[in-house]
Amino acid sequence: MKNTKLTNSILNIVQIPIEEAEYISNQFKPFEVKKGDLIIQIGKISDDYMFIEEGLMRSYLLDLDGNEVTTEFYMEKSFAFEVTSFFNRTPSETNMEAITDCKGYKINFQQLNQAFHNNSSFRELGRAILVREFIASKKRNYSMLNQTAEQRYQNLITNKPQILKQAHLKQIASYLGITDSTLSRIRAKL
Amino acid sequence: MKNTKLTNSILNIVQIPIEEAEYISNQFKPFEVKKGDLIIQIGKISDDYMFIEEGLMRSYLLDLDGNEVTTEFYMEKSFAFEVTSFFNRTPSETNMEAITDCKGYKINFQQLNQAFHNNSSFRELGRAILVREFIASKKRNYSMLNQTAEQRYQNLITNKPQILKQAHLKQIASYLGITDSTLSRIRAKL
DNA sequence: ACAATTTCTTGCCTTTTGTCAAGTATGTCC
DNA sequence: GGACATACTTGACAAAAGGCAAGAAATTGT
Repeated sequence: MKNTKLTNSILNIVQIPIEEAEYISNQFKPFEVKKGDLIIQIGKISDDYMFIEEGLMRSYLLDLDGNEVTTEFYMEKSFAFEVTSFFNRTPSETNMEAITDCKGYKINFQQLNQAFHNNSSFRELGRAILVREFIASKKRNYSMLNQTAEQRYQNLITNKPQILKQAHLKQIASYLGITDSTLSRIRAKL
Repeated sequence: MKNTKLTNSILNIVQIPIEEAEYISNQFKPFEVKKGDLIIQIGKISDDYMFIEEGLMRSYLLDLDGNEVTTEFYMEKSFAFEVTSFFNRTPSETNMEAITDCKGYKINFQQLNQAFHNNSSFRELGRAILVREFIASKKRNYSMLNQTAEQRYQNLITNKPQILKQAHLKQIASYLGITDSTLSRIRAKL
């Protein structure tokens, strides 16, 4: 059987027959990237809707001083795409890079739309993923409003321990909205 | 002609024939709420997908100390819904209240799904709105990471001046992630 | 129009976070 | 293994934001 992990992840998101999930996952094509590869580049239109089977990625942008600011981490067994660029066909405002070697499956915009058109389960999945990512983004907003940097860090290491091992301190610090010095002091305290 | 402002807003979001936009907007039913009304309540499942024709709303949650934290403002001529509760049929984690008297149009979950099923333009609109709100949420995340409270405040008054006139200082401050004292001092400086 | 309530501002002091720089640790390449 | 680069930690000081409380201003109800 092909793309088994993708099929399982799909079945975790929407309640559809196994055959439908297998059909959907077979629309995706395998891909591999190496640690450090830029998968999405600022200024280019991204045409990748990815499922990460193994590995870790992050999105980041550059602030006015040229510092990298991590906007998102993408974990194993999750979907990764630059929503603005992919769905609106506009140049990306962020880079996406592989923090580790990664492999997974992907589909492009034209194929995705075709599949949405032909298959209502696929549409349902597409909406569920959008809703899920949207909710995650809102949760992140709340955490910036009513939690301290230390609480956000503790949540991160509890929920996504892989990040701690594989991402650099500076990448994590900018994701938490603090400097690397401050994060280093938080660590020392714990 | 009915629901004209809604029809125009739809045409601003997706490129579809006018008749399609009119058909869609006629699926919505008018509603009115008074200043201070709670439209969505914590713990209840929300069944409202709203278009605000006139007025201002906000969502807020309560932090561990019982303080209200504004998570979102919903402006005139925009769509308002609690994505988690509405699409996943789970209890809302936030309240939504009318800051001013509001009127607009709304549709419930069952009707929306029926309409999505029957009409591909409606589906396209639904996705475009989700994508748009998701992007807005991500932008808000970035602003918390790479802007100072003062810059965020200046953006807010530039982009959404109505909020300044109609929302309380404390509601705005918690939305910006600062205390009301700090916001008052930022104001004094400008 | 007046009193009562709520909202907003401001001063004083504390806490948190940032900046810069020096030093330590870790990783990489020949 | 040694030299180099990169990543991380830590100290001293500066800047930003918070907590609390008193008073001013605005809003509301009668």
